[in-house]
Amino acid sequence: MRDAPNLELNISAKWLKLAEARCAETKNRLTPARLVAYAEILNSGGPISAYELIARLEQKEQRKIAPPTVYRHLDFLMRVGLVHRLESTQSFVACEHPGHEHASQYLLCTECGSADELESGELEQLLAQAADQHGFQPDKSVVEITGVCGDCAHLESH
Amino acid sequence: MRDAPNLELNISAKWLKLAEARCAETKNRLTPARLVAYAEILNSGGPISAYELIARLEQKEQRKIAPPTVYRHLDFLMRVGLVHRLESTQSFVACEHPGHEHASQYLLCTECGSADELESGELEQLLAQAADQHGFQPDKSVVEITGVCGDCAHLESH
DNA sequence: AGCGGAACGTTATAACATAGCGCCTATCGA
DNA sequence: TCGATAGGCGCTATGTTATAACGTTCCGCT
Repeated sequence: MRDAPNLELNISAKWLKLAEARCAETKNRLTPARLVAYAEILNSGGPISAYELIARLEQKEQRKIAPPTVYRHLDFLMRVGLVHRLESTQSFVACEHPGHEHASQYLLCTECGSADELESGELEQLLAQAADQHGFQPDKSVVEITGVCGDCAHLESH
Repeated sequence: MRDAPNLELNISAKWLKLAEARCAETKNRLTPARLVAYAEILNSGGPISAYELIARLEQKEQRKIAPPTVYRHLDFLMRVGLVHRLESTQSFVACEHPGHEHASQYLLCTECGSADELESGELEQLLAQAADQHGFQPDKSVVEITGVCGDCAHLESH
């Protein structure tokens, strides 16, 4: 990876430091390709499908990128907790609250496609409790509420 | 649909009556094809992928069935509340508690593939509340906890 | 320098899902 | 009873999402 063009790596210091911290914590290498993928997800400004991400990266880097490459980067970013997968829409979104493990909790608007991340400890606790009551050992929890966000509801009613 | 072979329609009276009731309530027609699909999902004994379902139906009816046909049946069964889609695993499962609208809440075991449906009003309420606090109008909620079920955890520890 | 494991690239293919069209049939009002 | 019509169904084709499998390169370590 003897590339020059980190020139255009458009990522704020805040997220960059967070990414570095998460990778250090989890003993994972933050390679240029992984960082570029993460930056692109951040810059997409919302959920993005794997193939959209491929298209953007190809555009940016002016070369072909095969699906497995990007899926590996996505798997990595999810592993270290920088990205969540939205199961309801088969898409990926940058975690807004990295730095600690937590269930994925989202409000997904069907109108504008926005994904608002919740951070309810109460909800998380209730999930853990429910699992425990059934003798279930939870690994990963997903909460996705699909509907219409406040902004869109407002627009619709003129 | 001038078919004879309802002969082998393997569905218990309980579920059949439920299906009829749900369709009547929602003014939808419970056609033979839809009922056969529902029966097959019930008989599969757990979550089943759309293409597995196609294979089973083809086997059963000894004819080709194209994906759109089965997806339409699945959409119908979800619409009337007899089947849920498991987003985390892209599969479909018969609802264990039909008869009333409710969020889809599941414990998904990665070992045995079982899908245990929860029925927590508390959880449902918390979801509604969270949405409301954000001015969000929920349409459909999904809760999926992935992990290892009690039985499998037991087996693993000998 | 040489080893071993992680990361990466590539080809091919699997798995999941829908668009769009035409036909058939149950249902309902005239 | 007849005709209109809307829903259900089958089919072809294609779009979308994801992974298998293999070889090469990079990097840290001894």
